[in-house]
Amino acid sequence: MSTTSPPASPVPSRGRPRSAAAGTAVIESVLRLLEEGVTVSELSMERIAREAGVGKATVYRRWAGKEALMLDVLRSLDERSPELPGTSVRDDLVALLEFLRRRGLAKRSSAVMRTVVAEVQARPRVWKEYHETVVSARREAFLAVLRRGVSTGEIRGDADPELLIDLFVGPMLARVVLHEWKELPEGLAERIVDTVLQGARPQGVRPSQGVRPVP
Amino acid sequence: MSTTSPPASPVPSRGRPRSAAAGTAVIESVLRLLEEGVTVSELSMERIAREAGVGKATVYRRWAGKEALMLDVLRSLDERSPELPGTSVRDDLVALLEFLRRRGLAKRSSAVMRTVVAEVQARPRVWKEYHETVVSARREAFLAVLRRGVSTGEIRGDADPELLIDLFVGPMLARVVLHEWKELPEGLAERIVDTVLQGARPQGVRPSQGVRPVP
DNA sequence: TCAATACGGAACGGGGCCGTATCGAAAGCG
DNA sequence: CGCTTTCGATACGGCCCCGTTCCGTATTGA
Repeated sequence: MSTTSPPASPVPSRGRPRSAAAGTAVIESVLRLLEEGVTVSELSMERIAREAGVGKATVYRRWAGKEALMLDVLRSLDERSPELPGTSVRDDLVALLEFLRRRGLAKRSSAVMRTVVAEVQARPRVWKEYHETVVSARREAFLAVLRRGVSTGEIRGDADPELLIDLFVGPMLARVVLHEWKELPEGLAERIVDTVLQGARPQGVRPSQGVRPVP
Repeated sequence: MSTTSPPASPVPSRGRPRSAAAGTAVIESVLRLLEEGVTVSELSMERIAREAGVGKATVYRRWAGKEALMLDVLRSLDERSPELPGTSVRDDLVALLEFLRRRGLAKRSSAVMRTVVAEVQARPRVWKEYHETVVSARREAFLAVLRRGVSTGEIRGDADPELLIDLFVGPMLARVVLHEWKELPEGLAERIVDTVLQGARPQGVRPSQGVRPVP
């Protein structure tokens, strides 16, 4: 997560400069509250200011309203993709998923995801920001690895890359979203990657009924 | 979805009986509002009653508060698992996923899932109800099919069944949660099942590097 | 017929939040 | 040093919601 966030308002050069600490405290408070399970709708500007130890006017001086503030909160979550070992497609996939696992373990990011997800229908701009900040970059990283895998022969060329991404990401998502109390155990990344690569069917077996090739 | 919901309050046998229509209208309104993207926190009892065309007292006569009402709303979502063809494990899995796909397409259920997911941290009882009403039964159905598959040799015996379930369910979940605008296209169920069964690796190929067997 | 309970509607006092304004103090610049 | 702007704090009018209570009316069992 980047430590600073854009002031998002014009800053005159005259007079007392704005306190960076105040702005940070606000964003940090929002994240902490979300982490504690507070819904975005339950987050009032008053409460945010109160918890941040900041005057309400200070908040409104930087952000036009709650939506603008939330946008900056999401932008503050920007995190780079991990470095890939490059030894094999399998190892790169494991690295990507392991990164995701550690993020998913962080209550902060899973809480933010949960609350943002709920706002999808009502606040398209918030959702768009989250998608561009968090989701898209991750997908691109996976896609690049998969494309390389196809060209090196490590990945089937006739499989839908989008579907494969969802196959890799889906299990951790399912556990965070549907079984939040469960942890994402160490070694889960490897198990997902190896299972997807290898398939659920016994090796070398061609079952007689009901099986069609992937188109 | 079951059409009726428990009154959740003692009903005296004397006097005018409670109108079933009123109670239904309330639950129906909550579902419709959730469908429109309203967060649970944004749902006020007043608004619910107003939209249901019902006196506020009528709502409070049946439910002690919003949480109790939400619990009954979730209970109203109870839906049976589909009948399984039984021709093969593959076809049974496709049937389960196809059922899920149709549900996911229904804005109602995905909207409810989204909003409920956001309440996880703050309202454990609501989450528990949703999990028992929706999630657990689905998991059991998958588990039964997978166990049968292991015994018939259609599914690897050394794979973690819980992980396999998440592999089957995860992709649709990912699309509904992370890419809500995308539809769940026809044929997705088959593609997921076949890809998971077959694996992402080219058939018959034993890559030289980085691949370890699933433990 | 009558007592009991339901209905939709309206009102109650209490509380929180919104977005703005104003305060005295603080912190920069020239 | 003044001038400007921000700081945290407090207060404002207006709005919505909570949970309860009271209407006048409707619908049941005794």
